[in-house]
Amino acid sequence: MSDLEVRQLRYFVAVAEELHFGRAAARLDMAQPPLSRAIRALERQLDTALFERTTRQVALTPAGEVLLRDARTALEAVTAAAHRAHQAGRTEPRLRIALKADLDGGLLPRILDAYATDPAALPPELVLGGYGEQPRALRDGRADVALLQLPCDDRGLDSEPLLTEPTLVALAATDPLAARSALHPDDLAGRELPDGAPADGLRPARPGGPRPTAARRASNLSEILSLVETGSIVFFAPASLARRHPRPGIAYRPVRGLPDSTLAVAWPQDARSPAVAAFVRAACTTATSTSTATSTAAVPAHRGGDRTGPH
Amino acid sequence: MSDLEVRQLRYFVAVAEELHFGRAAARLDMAQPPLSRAIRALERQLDTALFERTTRQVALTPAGEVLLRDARTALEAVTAAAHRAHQAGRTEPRLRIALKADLDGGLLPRILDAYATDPAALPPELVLGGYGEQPRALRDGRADVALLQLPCDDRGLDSEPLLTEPTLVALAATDPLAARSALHPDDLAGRELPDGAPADGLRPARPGGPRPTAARRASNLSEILSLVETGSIVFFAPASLARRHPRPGIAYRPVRGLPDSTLAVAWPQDARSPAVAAFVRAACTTATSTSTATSTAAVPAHRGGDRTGPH
DNA sequence: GATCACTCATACCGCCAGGGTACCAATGCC
DNA sequence: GGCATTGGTACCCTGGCGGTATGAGTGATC
Repeated sequence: MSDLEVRQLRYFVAVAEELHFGRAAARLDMAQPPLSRAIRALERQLDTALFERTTRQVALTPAGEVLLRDARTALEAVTAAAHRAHQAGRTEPRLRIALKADLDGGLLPRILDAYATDPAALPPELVLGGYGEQPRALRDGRADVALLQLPCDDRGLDSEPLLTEPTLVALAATDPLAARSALHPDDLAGRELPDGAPADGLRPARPGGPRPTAARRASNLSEILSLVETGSIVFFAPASLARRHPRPGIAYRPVRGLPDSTLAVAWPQDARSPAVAAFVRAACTTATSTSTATSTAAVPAHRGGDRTGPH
Repeated sequence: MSDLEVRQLRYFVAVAEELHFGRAAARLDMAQPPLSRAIRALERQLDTALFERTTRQVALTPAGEVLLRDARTALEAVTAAAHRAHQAGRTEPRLRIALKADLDGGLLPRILDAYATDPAALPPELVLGGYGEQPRALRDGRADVALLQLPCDDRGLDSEPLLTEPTLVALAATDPLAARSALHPDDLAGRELPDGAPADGLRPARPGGPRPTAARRASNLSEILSLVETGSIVFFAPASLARRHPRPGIAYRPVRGLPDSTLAVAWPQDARSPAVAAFVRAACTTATSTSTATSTAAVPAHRGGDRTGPH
């Protein structure tokens, strides 16, 4: 069983995600027959069936499920090696900070100020990304450190919580529910959410199958808030965001029973850069010394809590 | 910057480890010129110098150091994908347990007994390996779970300590030091250790440069103990091993100031198999319910301590 | 300081891995 | 039962990659 090649993993992941050789081939920008051959060769090489296929249906075998998971992480590791090496070769090194715009709890400026005073600090560079992209950015080497919401897929990451605050829901001020002072998740059943993917398990089940409302496509916060204002969608947001983006047409209401939203600083477990350590220190001290940090101490460290930071 | 290929990473790691294109090529079983070309192409692709080379000297650049580390983990991730998929495709699945023979603290039989009673248990299969090979076996998918000594390179792993006991040194009974009831690490300065690599930072400095004594090659415990008996080497071992392998010609003595030896059960952070969880449970309950577990409670959990086991 | 040994780089060649095209076969739908 | 869909097979051909031969720079030796 000789070594796998990245190409084989990419091919496999494409087919496993599409469950359709033709579409996967299109996505890979190649013809279907060589893709089929490559997958067959992979199966022979691993001595394992990865797909159950008829001419009408493609499905993953259990071994295929395992490989899909591991292939994804392996591909992330490979691209991480490339990104980090490329980054390390730059003439003026930077600290790349991944975050989702407007979800930094308003802490970022103060964190950056504190960070800048550290002798180990490198000039910061922001890497903006959508919902849940921050962990991936850390894993595949596009970023060195991140501000993100817990919980998240933290395989390979260490994190330190900074700030816990209640989760509010943003409603149109005209919404009947806005008259109430607090809501229950069930009240929101069937409402549309922004397209990004706040796909927390908590998302109210959408009744009657997928019913995609038009024009949910909203990439940035002001677009989302505009859609909220019109009543097209509702939107879950931590309290700090509500505080920083008040709008007359929007009512923010607490939702009883929804878990609090926790902002954390996260970094690759094997990070060694002193700049990352400096940023983590700055983030932690900023968070604890800030008056808005209402209940940080109550939150248990989310792995890596027994460490002081990256080495 | 298109995707890297596994072949490129293997080539790079070989050169980075050998720091010599000719030897690296030999190790890769190929000629030197294509290797040089491949490295140059890699540097162009990453737009980064990876080596400083003259015709007489090859050295890693800082970017090269970064890539070496990340390339190793990426290669481990790729082979892990292959191993785990292959394993998942076997007709009779197994739980592969990595350990170093004789370093299980005598717990293994009882752990296996407890494990066997779990409904989620799969038939166990032992994966024996040398010093420090267990973490790698977990990372590259050769094993599902391991018994190993802490601390170790635990990137990507979770672990739970089982048993902490003092570290003893094994001496020839005729050794002058054997007359003393306790030793200090400095007393052992200059002594040879078994070849494997108990390369803890604690290793007494070998004075006067490398002075390899003949016949230190010893792969298993009885060979090592024989060498100890003759006075050729000394050997650090946890107390349980001493208890289980008494020999007239060997004296075990405590070493003041040497950190205790901790046995732990470890598993890949992203392990999901219920069999792994069952084994971890079995190991933990066996360790705490055992009379030889003198001071387990005193040891803080070594990451993952805030979890009950793999998902 | 000229020679030599060593080692990395360049030039050129040849093979085959892997992708493309054409076609076949099986399956489900009308 | 024909047709559309989709995966598999056969065959060709290109380009990436490895091999051999050779060049060029550098440090050591006498």
